[in-house]
Amino acid sequence: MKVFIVDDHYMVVEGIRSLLQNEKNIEWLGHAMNAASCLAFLSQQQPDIILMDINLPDKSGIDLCKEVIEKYPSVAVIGLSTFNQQSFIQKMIDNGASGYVLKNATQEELCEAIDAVMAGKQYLSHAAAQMLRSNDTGERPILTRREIEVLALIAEGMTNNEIAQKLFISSTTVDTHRKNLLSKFAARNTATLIKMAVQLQFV
Amino acid sequence: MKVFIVDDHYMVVEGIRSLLQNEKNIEWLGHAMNAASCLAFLSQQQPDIILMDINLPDKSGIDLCKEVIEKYPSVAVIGLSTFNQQSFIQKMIDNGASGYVLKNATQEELCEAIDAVMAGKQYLSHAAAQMLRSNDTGERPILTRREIEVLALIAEGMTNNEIAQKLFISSTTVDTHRKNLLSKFAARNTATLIKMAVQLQFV
DNA sequence: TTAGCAATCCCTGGAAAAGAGGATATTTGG
DNA sequence: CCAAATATCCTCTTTTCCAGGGATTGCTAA
Repeated sequence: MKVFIVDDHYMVVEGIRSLLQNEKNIEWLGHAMNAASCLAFLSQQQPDIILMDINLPDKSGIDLCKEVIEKYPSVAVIGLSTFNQQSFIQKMIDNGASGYVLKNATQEELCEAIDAVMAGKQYLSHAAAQMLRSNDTGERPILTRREIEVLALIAEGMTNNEIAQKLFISSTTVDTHRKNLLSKFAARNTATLIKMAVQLQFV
Repeated sequence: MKVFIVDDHYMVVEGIRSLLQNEKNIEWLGHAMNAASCLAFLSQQQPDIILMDINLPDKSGIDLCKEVIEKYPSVAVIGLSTFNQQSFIQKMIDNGASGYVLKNATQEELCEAIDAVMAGKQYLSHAAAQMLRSNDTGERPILTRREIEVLALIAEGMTNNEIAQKLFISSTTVDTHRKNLLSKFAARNTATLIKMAVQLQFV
């Protein structure tokens, strides 16, 4: 089985390499530190499995996953991430990933995941699976591009009018985005909105 | 040099072990997955250097760092994290850490950090150092007890009137505290205030 | 002991945001 | 293609916030 990894954290790459190097039936094809070089690699050769971090410098792993699977349907993607944030896991699976492993997985878990995926099954880390079952909180609301933009400017301390000028839209539009943000975050006002946004790393 | 690592991500532990195993003058003492087992280990033997993640399941690495250095002053701590959030880095350094390395550091960087720290110097990852320099206003304003109380309630989304009722003070007093907070944080409005408060871990 | 700060209280007026409606293009996905 | 999502724009009322002031008490550190 040819395995390739996309992660911008050198230590994680080394960690996985070290975990997999003893496995006889696994061939290590190398790694990429970002989405661009991953795609460049894939145009040359295709692994059986890509272990893919969700956070990449140039593109989210969620988007990259989709792109890769569209172009190379024979490649299976296993999502990798530090946190088990339910919305990410769900989006990754929605975009065609065959599995999801948290970075605190053990060697056994990782090998199990690879075996399962190669056998055509779907694999979810124990914690990840639990997350998906308990559809409870911890969810990041799904924001549109514009909303993220507006949110960032609100956090910068700009008023609706200032944001409107900056984005070349009407201040009432900004206000609408603001209301939608409040509603998506279930926040009463700007204070809670920004608190949650920072905590969920939108800002 | 005896090196120990505290990180709940197996892959990171393996990665660092793999990066350091070729270094002749480094003795690998093992690892802990949480703060509790780290402290248990330290009661038995003390490494020269602890590589410590800032996100641990039972306690933040920032707090653990402080505790470890108080109890075992001979031990040097190097902070480890995925993101370069200046507030975390600053807190880690404030709590006595000798260095800070991002998880996308190369083998060279890591060894450089260990060498520097053993030589009694402070080491900051390039990106981390840049963060601290750029954000020279990274200092936490000094708040009074009451201000911290009010700040927390503002972050909860409460209005001046609600806070006044909760704290049994007049709403105009709350407003004064609020104004002092804005001034201490040099924030234009609630949005920036709360953003900074969360980033600087007041909330 | 005196200066400084924390915490409390008070006022006014204007700016901004929240809340509640509704409306219309333009993408985008199935 | 059509429905849904997204982005845009509008009015009106109420509430909250922001920016100026000024003032009293009590504690503490120089």
